[in-house]
Amino acid sequence: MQTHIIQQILGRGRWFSSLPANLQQALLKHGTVRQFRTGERLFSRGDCSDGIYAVLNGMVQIVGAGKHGAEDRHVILTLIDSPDWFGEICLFDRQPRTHDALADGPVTVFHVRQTLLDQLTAENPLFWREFGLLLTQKVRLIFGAIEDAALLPTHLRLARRLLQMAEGYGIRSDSDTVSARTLHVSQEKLSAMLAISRQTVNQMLKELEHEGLLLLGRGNIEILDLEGLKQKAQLS
Amino acid sequence: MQTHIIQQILGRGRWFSSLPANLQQALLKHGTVRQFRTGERLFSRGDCSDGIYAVLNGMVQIVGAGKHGAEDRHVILTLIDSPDWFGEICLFDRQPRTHDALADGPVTVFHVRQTLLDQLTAENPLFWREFGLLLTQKVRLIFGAIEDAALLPTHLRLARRLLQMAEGYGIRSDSDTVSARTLHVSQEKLSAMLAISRQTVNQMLKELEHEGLLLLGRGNIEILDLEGLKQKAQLS
DNA sequence: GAAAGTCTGTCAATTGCCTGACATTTGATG
DNA sequence: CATCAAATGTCAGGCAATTGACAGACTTTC
Repeated sequence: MQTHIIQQILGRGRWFSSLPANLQQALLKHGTVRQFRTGERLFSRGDCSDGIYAVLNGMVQIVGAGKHGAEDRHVILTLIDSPDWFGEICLFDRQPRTHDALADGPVTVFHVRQTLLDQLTAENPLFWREFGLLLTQKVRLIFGAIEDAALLPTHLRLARRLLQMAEGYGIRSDSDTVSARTLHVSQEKLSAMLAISRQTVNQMLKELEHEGLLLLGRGNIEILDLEGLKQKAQLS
Repeated sequence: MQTHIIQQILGRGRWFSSLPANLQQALLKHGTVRQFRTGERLFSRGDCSDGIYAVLNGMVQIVGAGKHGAEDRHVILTLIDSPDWFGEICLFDRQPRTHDALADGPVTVFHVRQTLLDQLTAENPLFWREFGLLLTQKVRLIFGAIEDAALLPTHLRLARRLLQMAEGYGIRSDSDTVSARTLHVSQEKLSAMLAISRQTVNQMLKELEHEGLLLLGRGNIEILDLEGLKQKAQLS
């Protein structure tokens, strides 16, 4: 993949596009494009950090597996969509990965190795702040999700999540505010993301479909009435 | 309060104690001690950042209020205990505060103003990384809490939370691993922290008490059998 | 084109937790 | 000491969401 294409994709992200030019260039220059097939693992919980990633195409699941003896249950913390970055926690503290990252379908990512990042921050410590911004962006999202989970009824959480996904979790730069019309996500995955059962998700989606807000497909959800959905997600 | 006392308290924290000496000194020199009475507000959601805080004595609640029209419901995201720091998100991105911070009882905090922090990081950009470490420490805790909330039954979440509180959320330095024997927290607050009802909390605590693991008091919980509680929190 | 796998759509049965209500205990305050 | 406020302890009724089970629709593979 050519560099200017990569630059274009990454440039749609709020974080990357507001980086100083020299850091942008350095990342572009030293990162590598990598491909993964469906279900393949980019890294696992407990691995040491091998750098940070950005999604160029496809989606990556950040998964927290159950660690209490018997599992098979898991939470999908987020689906990372293009052009978002991930894997930056370990950059700071050099502790092991907190989660598994799996390819959700065929994925191409942009990978910047730890050693290069070390070099960069050593040369210009101000870059630490930039990576910190990546962290805070995510932390703010997470806090929002926690609150929602704690004090909203599930049907509202579902509506909100759909909206967030349509709008790319607010990670895109202002110049790129087009909402995705159809979300490529199965009901099963939605249930794992919201930590509720598939049946419940299905029931609530059906309800929204009957109200004419959505059109349900197989493995995808089309948003027919974005404004109506926003209304729904607000209160009541 | 004398500086060496403050230094001693803060030094019990993992983050502060592993800072480079010059940053430690700078923080100590330019921070101010402030007192708050029960229920007083250190800052509110939406405020602009006025710097970071450390708890010297007492506890501070970080509260996320309900924002969906009618509220009165709220989640206590954490109780910050001595010698932990908080309020560092806005340091990086200069966005408004994400949460309210309330004094949970009489509190004395150590406050370092934003302007000083700006100065410090301008003089030595490597400090950005140190503040980043404060962030990652918290992010890792949060991720753990999210997973727990998503895939553990409530009685396990309660047990784990008690343990975490006893062990200071892992934020204390290795040299200070003494677990608190009694936790000063009401059942009401516990319920707000776990986002479950007070009645349920009470019922589960009673159960743990009958098993001889806890001794319930008024506004406090004494841990009688730490190992037994750990066992409980593991699986089953 | 048959077979296997995946996802959706719907049941019924069960339960974990909440709401609301009220009594009791403890601590603080005038 | 008397009163009030705050926190704990308990109960019953109700509901939202889970579990489990199964059928139908669409896709992929051999």
